[in-house]
Amino acid sequence: MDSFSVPEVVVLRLPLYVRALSQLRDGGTDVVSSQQLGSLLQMTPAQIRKDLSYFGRFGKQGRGYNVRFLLHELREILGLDREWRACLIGVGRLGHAIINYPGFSPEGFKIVAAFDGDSDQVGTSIGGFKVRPMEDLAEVVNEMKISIGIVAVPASQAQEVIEKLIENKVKGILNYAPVAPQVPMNTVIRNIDPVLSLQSMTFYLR
Amino acid sequence: MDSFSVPEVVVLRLPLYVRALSQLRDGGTDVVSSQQLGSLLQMTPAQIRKDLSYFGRFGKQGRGYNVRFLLHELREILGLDREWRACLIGVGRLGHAIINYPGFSPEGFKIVAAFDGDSDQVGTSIGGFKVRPMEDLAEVVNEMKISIGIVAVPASQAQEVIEKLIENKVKGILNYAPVAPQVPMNTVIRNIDPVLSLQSMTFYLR
DNA sequence: TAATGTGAAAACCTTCACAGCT
DNA sequence: AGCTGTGAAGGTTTTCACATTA
Repeated sequence: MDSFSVPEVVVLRLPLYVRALSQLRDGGTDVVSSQQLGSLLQMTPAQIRKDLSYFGRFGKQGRGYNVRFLLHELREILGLDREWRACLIGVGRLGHAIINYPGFSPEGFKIVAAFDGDSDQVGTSIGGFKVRPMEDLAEVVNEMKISIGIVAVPASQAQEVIEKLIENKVKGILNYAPVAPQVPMNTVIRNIDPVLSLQSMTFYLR
Repeated sequence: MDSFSVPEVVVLRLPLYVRALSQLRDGGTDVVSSQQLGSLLQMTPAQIRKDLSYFGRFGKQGRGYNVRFLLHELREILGLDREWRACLIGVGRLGHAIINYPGFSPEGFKIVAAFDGDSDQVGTSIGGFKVRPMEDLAEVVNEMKISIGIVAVPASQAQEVIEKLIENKVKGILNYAPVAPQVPMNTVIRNIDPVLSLQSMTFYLR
């Protein structure tokens, strides 16, 4: 059951299951049915069972899923059973918010370096480390084994920065700039763009 | 051609077209083909033409689409031809970043009020207006004709806050809290959750 | 009994391919 | 000649429904 046979939509949903299961575990629930998980996540039990079936058989008939076991399996499937190191590019207002966001680290995503193309920013301290010039990217990415780049530069510079990351073998990009970046197929990009979200929302509010 | 017959995936893509067309217009391009637009957005020309066909016939055969005209039509379809007023709930670090984010306003989304459940925050000033207590929500939403709520409270309080917004007839919610909120069907919710994005990314980076 | 896992069916979405218009 | 708009085909995703198992 390799990565390629699993629909991407399914992969996008796995983190939802991980989060719901974490909550259930923290709430002391030992066993959960696809029915219960479904009502928690507002989706059908059939979809949850089908999604999980791409990866194996994790439940017990007549009973449901052991919360801790399923959580562990899903975390492993997603590669969340290790630490992922990321660098931040762009330390403006948005960059500051990202580096101070307390949600990444407990989930195993550590921002370990920050860069900025603006020489005024370089050398200043942010979130515990010094902002470095873009010229240091190759060296730092390599030495610190950084596999994810978080892009928080203005739209006009985003494509260029993303290309630089890719040149340096960064395969995962979390892009906050309001652009549609061009990336090679072996790169995984996720865009965070609240304006796009609002703009599709208003269609239904009209 | 009413809202219900249009696939949701199509609606989610319209803002991408709007953004690309805005850029083309700003760059002085008058006419664009589905081919060109597709290569800009990394999608097939057929998909773009099909998407647009749900709403009308905007192009000229043999020629392409008039950039300004199509842009205008799409903005109208999405309801972007007017101003949308939003309130922010939660003025912690994340809330501050949101209120200071310069990307909303030029697109017609105005944050016109801020609330917080924490009495220490209430009365402080942020982004030009005073933070109000949650008790004022009903009154303010009504008086200021707020139709969108932006939720930036901790996960533990998100569901409660969202319910309060819905009680007050706020039909659109942009949720930054890492939860899967339960909302009635006539409410439109969009979740911004960078951790989920990263967690599905790592599946492909393993 | 109660819930999983899964083929098959149904629904949905994308791409093809070409008639038709400019 | 060139590109749109669109039925039809093809592909993907979701849901159904039930055999199976604890």
